[in-house]
Amino acid sequence: MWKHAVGSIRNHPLITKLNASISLDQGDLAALAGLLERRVIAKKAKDIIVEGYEYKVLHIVESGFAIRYKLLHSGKRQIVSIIMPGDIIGFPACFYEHAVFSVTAICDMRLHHVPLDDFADLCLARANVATALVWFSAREAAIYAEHIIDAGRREPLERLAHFLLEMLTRLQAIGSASKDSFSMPLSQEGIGDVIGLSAPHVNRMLAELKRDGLIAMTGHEVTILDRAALQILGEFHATYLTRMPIRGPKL
Amino acid sequence: MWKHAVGSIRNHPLITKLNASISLDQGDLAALAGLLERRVIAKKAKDIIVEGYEYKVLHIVESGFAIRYKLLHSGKRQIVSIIMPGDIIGFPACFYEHAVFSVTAICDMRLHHVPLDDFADLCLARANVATALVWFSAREAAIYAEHIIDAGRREPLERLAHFLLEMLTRLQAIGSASKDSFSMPLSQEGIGDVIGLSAPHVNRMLAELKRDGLIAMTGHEVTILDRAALQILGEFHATYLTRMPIRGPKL
DNA sequence: CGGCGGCTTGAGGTTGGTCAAGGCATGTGG
DNA sequence: CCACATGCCTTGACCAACCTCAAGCCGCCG
Repeated sequence: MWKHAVGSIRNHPLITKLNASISLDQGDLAALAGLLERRVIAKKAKDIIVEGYEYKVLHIVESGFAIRYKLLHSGKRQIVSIIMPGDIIGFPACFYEHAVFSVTAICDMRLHHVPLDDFADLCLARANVATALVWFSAREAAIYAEHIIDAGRREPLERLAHFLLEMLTRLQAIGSASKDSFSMPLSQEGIGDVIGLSAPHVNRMLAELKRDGLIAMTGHEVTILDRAALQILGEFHATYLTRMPIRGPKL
Repeated sequence: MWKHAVGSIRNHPLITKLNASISLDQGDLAALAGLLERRVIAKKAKDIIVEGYEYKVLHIVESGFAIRYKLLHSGKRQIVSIIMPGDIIGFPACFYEHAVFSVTAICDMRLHHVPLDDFADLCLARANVATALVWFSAREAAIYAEHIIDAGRREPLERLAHFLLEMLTRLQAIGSASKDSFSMPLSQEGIGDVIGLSAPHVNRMLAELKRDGLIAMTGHEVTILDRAALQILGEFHATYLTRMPIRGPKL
């Protein structure tokens, strides 16, 4: 645990995200820097939040990935979102008496430990930040909504196409993917738990995309060979992943 | 279009919701009253938002229901959420250059017309309100996430059980349902588009719940006969629908 | 009274889950 | 440096679930 250089905060993925909606002033940045002082490490496979327990602390992701999921009595698992740098772990889990989802790191992560009360105080003191967070969570909701469509009404092949493009786009946005390829952080079983398919069927669908020349894979490295065709197949529009400014310059 | 009596604002479903997270002060209420001045009507089946168009105005629901959905090229429809009094139409649609979902009224509605810029200004001026909205949207996200689980991993019968309990609970929260029954605002086809089933299969699953004595239906009126059994079947925990205070009283 | 939207039921076919076995790479300990 | 274990990917066979299509029915509203 150590302090940030004050300047370095500007490069933090959370700040980048918030800044895309609204331009934060010096006071906002200073307040955020205060929040981000306590850094902690989470090793791969570490449970950060376990469903049913109470948490009063958020973890803001600086680097690494995690999954937010729920285990059902049947033994099935549904992954609800893939948490990336700049995302807030404990949102919404911490806002309830008992966490409604679990969160597990899927690789080594660097996190910031933020007591919920400090977070609430910051929101109440800094309307700019609170407003940026409203926009931030609207986008979060849009991503969730798109997943409902995936799971509910798209065909397996379409789901997979959509999922791959979403991963590519989100990873590119945080500078973790090249123009047409990225490293898939999930196993095929994990992919199945995101899009609601069995692992063997994920395998079959991946094979089909490869066979048709839409993608290529070597190990966990996914390359999009025919983005246009994938977009049509998965009805993917990057719109819902873009960030909107809260308002134009006031007159 | 006419002005609210200033006192009546306290009973507005949006204010009730926000107040559950944080206690709004006089200034907050006055500012919100300003937002809610322009009232408009939407008739049943009216499209309020059409995917792909640009909107710079929110509609806050005073009464009535609407659905937020997307039409796929295959002709299938996925309903992403059921919008109830106190909800904000255009959230997240308006936050993008082009709306990512459509919204249609499913009964006559009373709405408040709120330009997006006014909404943004209010957030920026009133940290209390902005913070309450952050909590509000966290809950929204949790509802979406629960729908992902429904569509992705629950069995059809379980989905239906979960859906019925969610409707009952949400309707009770706004005073539109009795202890164990409510009026279903959707047709069976509509239910199918929420939980990702075909209309005939919804019918069969409903029949099964009736046959097993878990529910009863007369017309659109649904009565929950065995809540405990339904909760186990659908793994339903009302937690995710409850509202949390932002923080305890500060010392 | 006639039409229409929504509910109900049935038959049949495909999809995708389950189960199971085998292969391959990676890592670990002897 | 090899033997073995482990985790993940791959493939196949089988079967149940759920979708599609279709027809008939009911109740409501014009």
